[in-house]
Amino acid sequence: MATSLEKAKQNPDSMKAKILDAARRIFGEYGFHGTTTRMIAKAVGIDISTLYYHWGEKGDLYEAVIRDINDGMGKKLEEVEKKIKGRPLSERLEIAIEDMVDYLFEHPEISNLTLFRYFMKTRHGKELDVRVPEYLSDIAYSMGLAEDRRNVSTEAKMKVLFIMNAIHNFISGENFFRPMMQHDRNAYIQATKDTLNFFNLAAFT
Amino acid sequence: MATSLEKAKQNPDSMKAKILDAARRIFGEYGFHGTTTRMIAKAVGIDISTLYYHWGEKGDLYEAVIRDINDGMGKKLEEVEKKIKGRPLSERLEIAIEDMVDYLFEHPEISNLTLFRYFMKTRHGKELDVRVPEYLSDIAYSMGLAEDRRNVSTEAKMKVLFIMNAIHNFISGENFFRPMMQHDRNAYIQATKDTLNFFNLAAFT
DNA sequence: AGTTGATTCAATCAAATGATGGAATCAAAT
DNA sequence: ATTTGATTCCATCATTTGATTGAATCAACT
Repeated sequence: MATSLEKAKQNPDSMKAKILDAARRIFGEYGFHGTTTRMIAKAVGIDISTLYYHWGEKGDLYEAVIRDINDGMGKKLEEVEKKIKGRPLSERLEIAIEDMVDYLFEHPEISNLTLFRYFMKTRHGKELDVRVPEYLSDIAYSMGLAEDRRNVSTEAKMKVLFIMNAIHNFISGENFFRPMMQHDRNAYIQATKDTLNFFNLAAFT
Repeated sequence: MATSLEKAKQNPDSMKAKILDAARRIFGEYGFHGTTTRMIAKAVGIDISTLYYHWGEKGDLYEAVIRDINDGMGKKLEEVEKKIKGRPLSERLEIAIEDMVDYLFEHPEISNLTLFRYFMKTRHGKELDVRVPEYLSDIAYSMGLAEDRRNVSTEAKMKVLFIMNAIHNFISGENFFRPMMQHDRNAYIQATKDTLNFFNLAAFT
């Protein structure tokens, strides 16, 4: 059974997919309450009623966006996990950082919305369970912090959270932090990787 | 010359101060656009017109809140810096984490609003310059990452940002992360300190 | 008690916002 | 060409939200 979201992703040129893309970007920039349906519709170049026709109420569209970025993260993590399998730890860490940081800098709304959801209450709060705990355990296992995927210690989970959030921070905070560092975009991305590697290598090897 | 904010803080029982306190808490929970002036007024138990009488428009109140939490952080950082002066590095780090984490868990709206400002655009965006760069340099110096307060390398600033944001992450994300860890509040706070110490000690000593 | 200035609230506005109904348009199938 | 179903837009609602006005209340001082 194809969900509404899956159907939209099948054809990226479909109106439904275009709206979802704009919604990702704008919800990512302004958050749930900072975004109006009119802002999204205007970005796509359509009337708001068209938006409502395809996605229903604002909360449902937001929910679809969250699911979408979660799916994307899940796939990316799987991909990275396959790529680093079997290599020595320090190499695994460095490659994982390289790939994840690049991916997230290309899709900053992922970091924005992820952090936004961690930190902020929303007034008409739907809960919308996500798979964070599973991801955490998978990553912990992949980093050699646990013998068993299904039995990861709290310490290990905290360490993974620490690293994952640190990555998101640098991506989401780019507009704020980069001017402070007087870096151009590429230098800032490199500095992000360097900093992450510095802490990671010191802590885990 | 006493600013409007300073005047409010002089008497914590004043209406102006009570409004500011509620505004801190609620802006911290829901963000700028997620908060309505009515929510704040209701929390204080007053009419919105009274709120407007004391603080003017919503954006001005928000600005006062930001200044307030910044002042608080500045004072706390100074206090911690004095306390750790002269001690060996590993001790300095551990004490600083202990004190800052406790302080921020007592005032979670600081972490919430700090991260919110880093990561989110606001529609009617006033910029409102804050002293982040100065704080960064001071902390870097205090952590032994720079010889000179006024000449701190980009690498050092990135490392400090990394740590500071990591602290904020655990405080702001408590409601999200703590259930995943199945910790009570105190255990979660301790786990936060342990995790921070783990990375800090590995990286800097 | 009366005057004065500061504070508070009820009532109200205008604009923004989420949402919908129905007419118009488009595209594919017949 | 007509029919049919899907899509899009215009016009419009009802509510929420930021903000103000003016009358009432309070407190301090004479």
